[in-house]
Amino acid sequence: MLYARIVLGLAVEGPFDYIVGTELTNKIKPGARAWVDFRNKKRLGYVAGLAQKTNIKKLKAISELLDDSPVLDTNMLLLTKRLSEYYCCSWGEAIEAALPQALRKGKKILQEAAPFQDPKGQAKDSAGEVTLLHDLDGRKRWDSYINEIKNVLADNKSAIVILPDKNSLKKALDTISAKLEYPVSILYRIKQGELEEWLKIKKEKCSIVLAMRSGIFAPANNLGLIIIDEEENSVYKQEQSPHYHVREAAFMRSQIEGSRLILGSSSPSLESFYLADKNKIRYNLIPRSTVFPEIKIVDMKATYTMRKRNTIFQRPTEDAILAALDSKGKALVFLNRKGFALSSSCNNCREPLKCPRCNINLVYHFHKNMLTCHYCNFKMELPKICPNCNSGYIRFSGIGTEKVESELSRLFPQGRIGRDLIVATSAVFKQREIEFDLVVALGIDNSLNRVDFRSGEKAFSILTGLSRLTQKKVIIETKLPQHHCLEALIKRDSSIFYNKELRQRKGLSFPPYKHFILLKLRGINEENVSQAAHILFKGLSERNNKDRAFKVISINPAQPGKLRGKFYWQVLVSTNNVRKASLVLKIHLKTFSPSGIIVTVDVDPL
DNA sequence: AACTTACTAGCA
DNA sequence: GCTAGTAAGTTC
Repeated sequence: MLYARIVLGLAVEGPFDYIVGTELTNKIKPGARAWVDFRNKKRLGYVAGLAQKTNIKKLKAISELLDDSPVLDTNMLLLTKRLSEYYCCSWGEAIEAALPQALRKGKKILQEAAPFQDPKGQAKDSAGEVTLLHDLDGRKRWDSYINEIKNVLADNKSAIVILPDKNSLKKALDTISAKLEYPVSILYRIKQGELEEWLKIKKEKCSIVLAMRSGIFAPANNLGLIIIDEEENSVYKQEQSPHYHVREAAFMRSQIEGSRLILGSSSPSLESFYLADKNKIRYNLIPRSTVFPEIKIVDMKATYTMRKRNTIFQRPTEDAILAALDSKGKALVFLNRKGFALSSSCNNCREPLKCPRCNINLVYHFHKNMLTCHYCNFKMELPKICPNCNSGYIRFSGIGTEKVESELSRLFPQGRIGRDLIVATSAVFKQREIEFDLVVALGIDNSLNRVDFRSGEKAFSILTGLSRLTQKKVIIETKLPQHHCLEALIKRDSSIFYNKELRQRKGLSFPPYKHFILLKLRGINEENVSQAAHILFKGLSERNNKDRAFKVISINPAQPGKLRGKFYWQVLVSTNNVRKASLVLKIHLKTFSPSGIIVTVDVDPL
């Protein structure tokens, strides 16, 4: 008698054993889909394995086998299993994250041609090798990508190239089609779950797949290469469960398939830089080929008193814009999006108020008149005078974005705004062919002072991006001129930033030195959610004394605390063994199910 | 997750 | 003794 071990796309572990009817015994294979009766409901299951024995007494038979040829090969089954262990979800949930929507809904595949059968490919020396390609030039990495793809095609192997958004996808398609004379079909998926494309990829012996996040699961055969472009981009983290990061999934897949992995970026994540620094992955630096602009810091601490309180531009900035326009040049005024939380800093010494434990800016809560740390829940009353210099009082900052344009048209009424004088947010990095004579960075302190430990990383990424838009001059207005972001920029050495940032992270036991896992609780009743979070916090702390799988860091109302009628609380833990921590959390959460409360687990939250 | 069963509070 | 509402347990 043959039994199929079936997993389901539900938050239940499984697998569940089903009888394989005699008519199916020769057809059924691991990785195939099947309709099963589960709890008297018809559900789509995935064959995780087959067995001759079972310990289960009351068994049901498989209702219908959907695939003669499995939708998931052995490698994909292994990948989804590992993902479920890392990201604390069921195997079935991980499988559903990896399949196109049509297949998850039970759509049958019409068998046209015989599916491609895996030959035994010989492993290369570079198999499984991971490289961080740090592209200071900003566009040179594409030459390298093309070369790597050519090499892989010469070996009759496939490549997957992951891009962050539709625009980069289209651009990449143009670049690759123009440079590759190989008669190879370039396949890409713009819409997630395009079954046609998916089937085409699965049938080809070798293909180039251009895709967004979910494309990391593309059924490419003989996978020789994975490229993740803009690897630091936060869109690579899935917002819904399972909260996987494409970089992590790519690490797993390249290891399983023995393919090369290239992480390309002009401002790499601290996570990747750390791995390169530790020699865990290779590091390739592409130097800048264009002239590095002059970086001018306008220290608002020094010049502040010279201008009126609400002036947007400092005198030197205004002069520089005027000079650029006078010489028929183009200027860009950059202003990153307004911060969500108000940052507070001293009127005299300009020092922002920070959490003594987390080195993160404190957020001011109006109704309680308290300053709170978003990470450790540290609280303090708003001090009357600044604790740093003991003389100034604390004021809140937040520059009105809409004011900038009106201020510019007041200062420069020659009607050149939108033509020679452009105001932009970080969207400007998408049209990088623009060359400016002057780039002005306003409100970079907002980025620097964001209420999250990655604020420096994001600010540095913005600043290096801006420095690439001109070969002449960048002006940065700041109250924090000695920040390592700016030091690295002035000295034209990004390693200064990375090394100092890493040292800070190490001191605080933050990522990449530790992994964070965020447990989010939500429910209708505020009191119940808060209470449940506290019970979870206590339970995990006690468990932590026993298995030492993780360290319970904090319990906080989430940001925002209320969303679409539901209240949110969160418990943060840290670990250096995610798989172990996830396993312990899975076990703990089974015994923790207060009614009306939904708990979600986010491993490596952003 | 979705559903069944066990148990408890509230009521006549 | 009954039912509504919720907590606990199970799914193959």
